Amino acid sequence: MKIDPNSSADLSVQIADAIRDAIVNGDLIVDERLPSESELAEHFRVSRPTVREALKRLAAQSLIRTQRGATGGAFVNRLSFEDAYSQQITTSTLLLSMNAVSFETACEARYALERACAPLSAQRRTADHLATMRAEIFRQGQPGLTDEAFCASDVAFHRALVDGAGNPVLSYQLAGAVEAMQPLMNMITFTARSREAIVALHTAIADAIEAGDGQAASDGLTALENETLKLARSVFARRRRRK
Amino acid sequence: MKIDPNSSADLSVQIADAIRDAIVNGDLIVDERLPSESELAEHFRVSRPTVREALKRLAAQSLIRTQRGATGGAFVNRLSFEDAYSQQITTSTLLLSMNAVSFETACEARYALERACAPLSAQRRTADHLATMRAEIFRQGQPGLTDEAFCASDVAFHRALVDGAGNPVLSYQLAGAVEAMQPLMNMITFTARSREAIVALHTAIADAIEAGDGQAASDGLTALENETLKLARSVFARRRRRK
DNA sequence: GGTTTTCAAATGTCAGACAAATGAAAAATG
DNA sequence: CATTTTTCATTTGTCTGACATTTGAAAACC
Repeated sequence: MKIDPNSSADLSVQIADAIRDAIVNGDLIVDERLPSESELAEHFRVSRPTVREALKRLAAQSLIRTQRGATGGAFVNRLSFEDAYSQQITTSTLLLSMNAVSFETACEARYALERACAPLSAQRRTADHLATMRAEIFRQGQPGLTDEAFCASDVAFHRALVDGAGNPVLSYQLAGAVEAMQPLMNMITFTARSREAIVALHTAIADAIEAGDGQAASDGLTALENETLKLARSVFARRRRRK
Repeated sequence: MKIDPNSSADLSVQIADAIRDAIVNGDLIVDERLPSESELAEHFRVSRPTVREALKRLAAQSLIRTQRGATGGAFVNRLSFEDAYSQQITTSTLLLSMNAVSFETACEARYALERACAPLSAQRRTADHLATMRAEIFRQGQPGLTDEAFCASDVAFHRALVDGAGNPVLSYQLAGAVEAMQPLMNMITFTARSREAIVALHTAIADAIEAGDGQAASDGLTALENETLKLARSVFARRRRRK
């Protein structure tokens, strides 16, 4: 683990990179304790605050965790799917909100990815996944539900669909795509009529999943994509007219 | 932007969260300059090193960038697809290497996601994407290519396929899935015969994309997935026997 | 033996200082 | 007047040294 004294990059960046490389390359293994801040400072010939800035950078990426006290220190963190989910969601959300990605583009990506899960989910979903989907569909039919709650239930429904595939890597990838869409979806007002249409499509998808028919589930998702797009366009058009 | 003095969480974490929330909620907009470190320290009633640790956390997530000098400071960063790609790749790579995800699981996720892109790519790919795919196929046929170079070319081929869909959100999502697999793929030794089979499948996929036949491209990817799995299993089996 | 106390080690935080970069204003120059 | 050079204030980057807080383990005690 070394740094280049001639580099123009900030020392804390160099140190963070050096430690990150060590972790990625397996020189530092999970749960291994890093040297103390003072020792690292001595090793890299920098001050403790500089080392600390480097460690904070790594902590922000969930690469290490720190513990105070006598036997404390910085430890290589096992990156959990949980941690990865939330990072993925934050990044995706910002990406969508900052880069003026059109609703169409985001929507297309989301449903394309979900269609990838559908056949696997139809094949492998447990009774539990199916029950969640049914429960969310029921909730979506309740009158008096706010638009936000409707959207949240929508996310839960799709999450169950994706998790049904039983592939944690897929679930992780999809978490970002589905959840990041929520702020965009929240901009849509759902009328009673449009909710009815969506609930019907959700039911069709759940039926297909229950029957183990992946193709039908994919088709249902395509229909849902078209319905969502239609809905979004009309909402945006109405909003433009009012301006 | 406030912090809770009663919270037990580290101050630098609280401050980072407060600023992150301000960015996500749009209270701080892209390219806006944050107050100087001294001003932030005064605002939050903490010392400058503590503020700096918070800023480094945000910088690690590409949420801000800093500039030295008279008109310098910390600025809200527009999260580029580029930045998001590399974060996504780092996270995915670590996730796969640290959580003992089976080759099968990772492979399944990757090809499922790619199949989601295939129909779009068949419809929209430019001549440029197609040319890249053909060029990589040619390279893969060259004798004397190292296994690493073969894998790198493989990644480039699939990247072009995905980019052909013309959806940056999809490309971003797939970047992680495809590139994170590379270390796993590098563990495989490609014999002349297996390379030949892969090149043939790549050619079939490129032909399908050129013909605008999304279904054929999907089928080609499925065939490639099976071939990859078969190859991996035989390599792993041979390795086990030798132990 | 079990309980309490003490203690050392580590991270978290603070204060103040200097170095280095950098853009803008001021001064010098043609 | 236009242009170049110099100065300078501002801001981040880094260092030093200190104290606070947490925490597990060893030592002392009953």
